[in-house]
Amino acid sequence: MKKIAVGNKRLRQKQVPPPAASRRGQAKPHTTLKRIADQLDVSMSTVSRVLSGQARRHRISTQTETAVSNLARQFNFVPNQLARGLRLKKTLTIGLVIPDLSNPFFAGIAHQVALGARQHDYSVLLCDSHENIDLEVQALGLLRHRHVEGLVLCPVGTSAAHLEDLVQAQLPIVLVDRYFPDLSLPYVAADNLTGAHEGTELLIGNGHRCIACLQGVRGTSPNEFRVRGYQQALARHRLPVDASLIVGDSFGEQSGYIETKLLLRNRKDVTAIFAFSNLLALGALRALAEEHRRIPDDISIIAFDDQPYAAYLATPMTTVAQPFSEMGDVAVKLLFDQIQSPEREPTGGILLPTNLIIRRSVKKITC
Amino acid sequence: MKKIAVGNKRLRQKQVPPPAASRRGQAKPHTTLKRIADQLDVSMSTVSRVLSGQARRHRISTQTETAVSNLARQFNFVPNQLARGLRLKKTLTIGLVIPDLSNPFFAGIAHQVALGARQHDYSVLLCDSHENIDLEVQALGLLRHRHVEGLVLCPVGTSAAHLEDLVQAQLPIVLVDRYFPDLSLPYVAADNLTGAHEGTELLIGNGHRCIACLQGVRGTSPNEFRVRGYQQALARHRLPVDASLIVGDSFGEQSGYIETKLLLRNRKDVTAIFAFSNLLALGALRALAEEHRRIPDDISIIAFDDQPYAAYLATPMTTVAQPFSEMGDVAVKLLFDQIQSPEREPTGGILLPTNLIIRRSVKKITC
DNA sequence: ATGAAAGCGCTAACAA
DNA sequence: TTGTTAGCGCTTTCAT
Repeated sequence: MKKIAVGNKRLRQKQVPPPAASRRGQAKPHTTLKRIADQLDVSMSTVSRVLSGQARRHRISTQTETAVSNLARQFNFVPNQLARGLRLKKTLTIGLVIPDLSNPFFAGIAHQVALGARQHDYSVLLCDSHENIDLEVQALGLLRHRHVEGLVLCPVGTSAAHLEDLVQAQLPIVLVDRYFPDLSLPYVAADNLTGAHEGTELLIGNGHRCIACLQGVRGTSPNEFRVRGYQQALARHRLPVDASLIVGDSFGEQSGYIETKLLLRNRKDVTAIFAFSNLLALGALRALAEEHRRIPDDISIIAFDDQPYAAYLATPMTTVAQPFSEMGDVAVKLLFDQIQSPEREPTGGILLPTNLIIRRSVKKITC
Repeated sequence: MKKIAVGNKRLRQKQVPPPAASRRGQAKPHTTLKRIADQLDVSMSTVSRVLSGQARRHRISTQTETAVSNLARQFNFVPNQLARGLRLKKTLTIGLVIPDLSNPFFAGIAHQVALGARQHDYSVLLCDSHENIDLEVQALGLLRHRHVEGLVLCPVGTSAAHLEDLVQAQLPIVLVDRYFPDLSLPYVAADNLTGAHEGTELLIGNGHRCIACLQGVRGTSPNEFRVRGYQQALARHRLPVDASLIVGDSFGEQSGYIETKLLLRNRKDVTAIFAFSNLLALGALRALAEEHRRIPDDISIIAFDDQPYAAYLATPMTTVAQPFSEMGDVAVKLLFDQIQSPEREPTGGILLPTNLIIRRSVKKITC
């Protein structure tokens, strides 16, 4: 086959002393462009060009090219993304801020976002705000420092004041699950209004007239829309809306437990409970079990968030499923739309339909 | 109060033209050290020193100091961590590689790692390997490029070959859940051997003699130790070990479903099932429901991983709980031990005890 | 008490 | 076909 001149002096490797600091305990320094360049006696530009696939465009000789890429492989060379990012002003990184990764709903979203980002060759900086606004603010600052190119955020607060800066800086943002209806920030969320409406109607259709709500964090958009959907359904059927039937202020299990206990004691007329999260439902289950109430004979229950176990509970639970995977997917899409065409006005917001899954936790009763 | 001379010419702000590129659609460029320095007519060094809290040490005048920090605040200055990282060779970032964030067990670990890292003022680069070795390898490469200072990893493969490079490069690593017993890589995992042993003994103590195992991915350490624990318990009671009773090759729900279906058809003598993950158990539940087998009357079941819902299942499930929060905590600790004192030999590995939670899915039978 | 300058590793004009 | 150079934003000697 074609023989390649090998005697070329310029490509014979020079003896370059290895970097000194290789004593025990010292981290081995990364190979750099320069080291490769020196060893091969070519310029850094050449190496850079070859290694970033621009050999063709710059008509670099095959000889040089192979020599460079061989040595790079041999050295196990990895370009320093910090230097690269600094120079190019691109970090290929997005930030993901989640209130509680141990909540399967958010974990599902995070899972999808991580996968999507990867497909765009982006990395994900993860921050768990622990449902705490201060930690969220801190996380946002941190992500700015690190020059993320975009942000997927499930905000914990009821105000968007702390997002001002980021918007001003024109950082692409997508809100997930929770959003601010009066702001023009792009978001993706479940259609909580309709979901809650349908759930409530199911209850009403089964003869329930006195329905309690285990609500989540007040002021957050999912909660407010769910409350509204519930109220609208009642109103539509000319049923009275009793504000004292809407209880709680957290999406957590504890809240579900306590509020249910209280309800059981104070409102003997309640025939059904609508739990606004899977954790809330679990808490209700605990309280119900303690008080020896059977589902659905003594009391009916329906919950937001479908989870794999819902079908196998003592009483398979009727749920309003949220498409969390799709929410993650859409979030990624909306974000990269912005990143890739910053000049275009970002989409307003997207609402995904919920899905009412009927199981056996709702009983038909006669008024 | 104390009046501060304000007429000092040097600190009167100069009129510096704002950076040009502020047209619509252009990302506003970040404020830099230099901009602040120019405006105040001081040197970058001074600004740098003030902003990194070294004003005292360099005896910078209070006047300059306040002027600088005021302007910095006013400009909403954030130091560029890329530049900083490049200069200091510190990224303050760790990598987290998880096989499947939508699995609550891993999500719990991730949650804890994120929190722990934050406490050390480190950020977390998240990669979801999707239980896929190629994606894991890719993730590892990516994290190296980005110069993470450490790695928390739940490896998906059965070999550690792809970790060689990282170890060689002296990158601090901690393995979680899955590890390689014959390698000296630090790890934290549940004591799967004992956990499985105890679970099996419970079954045996209740008179079960023909116990099937729904196992996870073969070759992974959790699975192998669980199998071994199961076998040891049988042996200890002089019960025969029937290899055909150990079925499956994935920790997922599907596998639990299919293998249980098969078991039900082919091994009528099975009186108990030991599921090696919560997902596997869910799959088994589905199969059992389809085949109209009641738990524990027709068949007993016990599962690895305790989850909040376990107590509220149709039959509250007896489980071997893994301390996933602690696993995350310990992982963080082991990692930062290494990061902070690279010269010290890293700890070998840490096994955390499991916890047998007895509910009602195991029935006492008479042999 | 403050500044000048070098340099971290990389890329991209501009030269040749 | 390849090299020279400037510079991304920051920190840190070494001067003064």
